[in-house]
Amino acid sequence: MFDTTNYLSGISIDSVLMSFQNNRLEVLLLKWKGANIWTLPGGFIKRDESINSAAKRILKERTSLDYIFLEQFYTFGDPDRRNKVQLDSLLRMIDADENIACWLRQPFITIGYLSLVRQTEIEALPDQFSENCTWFSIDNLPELIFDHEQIIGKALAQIKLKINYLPLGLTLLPQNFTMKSLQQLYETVLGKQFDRANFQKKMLKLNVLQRTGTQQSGMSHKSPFLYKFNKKKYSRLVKEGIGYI
Amino acid sequence: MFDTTNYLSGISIDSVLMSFQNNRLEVLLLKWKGANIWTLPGGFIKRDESINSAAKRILKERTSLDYIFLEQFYTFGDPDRRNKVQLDSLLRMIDADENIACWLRQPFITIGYLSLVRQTEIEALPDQFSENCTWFSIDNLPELIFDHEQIIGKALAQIKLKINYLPLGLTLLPQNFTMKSLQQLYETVLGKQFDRANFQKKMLKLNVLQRTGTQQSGMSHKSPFLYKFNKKKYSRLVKEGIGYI
DNA sequence: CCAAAAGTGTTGTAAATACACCCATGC
DNA sequence: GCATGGGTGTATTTACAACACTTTTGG
Repeated sequence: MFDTTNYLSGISIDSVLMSFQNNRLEVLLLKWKGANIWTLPGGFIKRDESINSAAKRILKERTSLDYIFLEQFYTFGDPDRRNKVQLDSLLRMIDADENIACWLRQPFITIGYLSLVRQTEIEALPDQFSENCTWFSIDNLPELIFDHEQIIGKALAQIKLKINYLPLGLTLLPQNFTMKSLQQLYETVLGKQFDRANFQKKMLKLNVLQRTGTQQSGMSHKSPFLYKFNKKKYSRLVKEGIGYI
Repeated sequence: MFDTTNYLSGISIDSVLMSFQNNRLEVLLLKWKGANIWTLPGGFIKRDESINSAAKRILKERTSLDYIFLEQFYTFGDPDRRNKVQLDSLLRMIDADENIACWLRQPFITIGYLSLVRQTEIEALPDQFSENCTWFSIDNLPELIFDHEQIIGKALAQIKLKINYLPLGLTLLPQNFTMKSLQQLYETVLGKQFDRANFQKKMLKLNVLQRTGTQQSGMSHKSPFLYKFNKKKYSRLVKEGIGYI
């Protein structure tokens, strides 16, 4: 059972797990027990852990992943970010113990974390408050609790802002990928098109990609090369800023 | 007197007030009463206000400034970010009421805010815990409490990261300034030199500067032009990213 | 006249862009 | 053969960096 005294009160963590599937950015959402409303995976901070390790722990509980890209991006602290009527009805749904309910009714600020992941590597599990979890395209989100839609929006803005300092390719694409899919990733994130030939030349010039073979597509055209990242070179590049897109 | 029940517990705000003086970046620090140790201006969040307005209010209490550049940049939540021995000795210095002392001894996370200001427009005031305040060059800081040096470091990193999205010139330089001082600002922040002629050409091409006359320098050389920003054009540019430095 | 620093111009190189061409594949 | 999409080459334009030249000012 959840013992509130082990945790910092008034502070939560919400994580935006972002993936790239079917040429779309998708986020993982949990369906609240008994209600047709969704939430970001989140949790609370133990008294003796840092917020960063709390975020890591929470994510591991949901995804079993140990080493993933995870980064704090913003703290949300509007006093009415959690609609009281909605909160009450949600607490009723889960039949919350009065002690816990009272604890949850305090004002809460939440620290937003961004995680970049591959769906294929994750078997996501619901938590104590939710009954299942699914990936949603970010431009087709269901009804979300509280300010969680705003949190996703801010996460997306952060990705665009830090795009030259994020290992998008390494975290979001499969190990082996085509140049086209890399291009589509950047086109989707930035919402603009690139010239195919020039994109390829830029990427190869960065000197972080290596060919691993060709994709047997069965399509009526030349089969494209597959690439993978040279991880060392790529992380060094990302640290200094790709500065190329 | 400070009534702890009005405030969220376990959460504070610390602001890095950054200015540009004598070709150096300087931050405002407050000297703790009776101790030779300094802190960032900070405060706590009232139960009914957002963290952003709390940051604004706290800054106004210190500087009397109403409209200034203020932006959240990171939340610090290491459980041992506040050294207990140091905290106790600091509480003794200010003769803290036992109620307040107890409240302050809880684990605290702090939300870091960055503010870009002109020293000339500010008459900074110490708060209830401090006896005076001064500007310090960021590469010559005094002893700081807790993790405040780390907070300043992160603020600086944030400035470098977002440099194309921050109105550095408008917030840090006097209304009328020379091209040289604008260049020195960017050189100081980024820690690298630019070619004088090329810098001037780039800046003028951005189409956000207008000449307002010349500086009567009394120096034995040509007197430089003075410039000011076209604020509308400049804010539009900053929003999209200057992308030019 | 000279030194110092500001303003402007020139030139060579590098990068970004647009687009053309060829290649492999399945029908 | 042809449509489709992948890979590569080229020409043009644009940007960048280095540096030279000119101007103003005080001594």
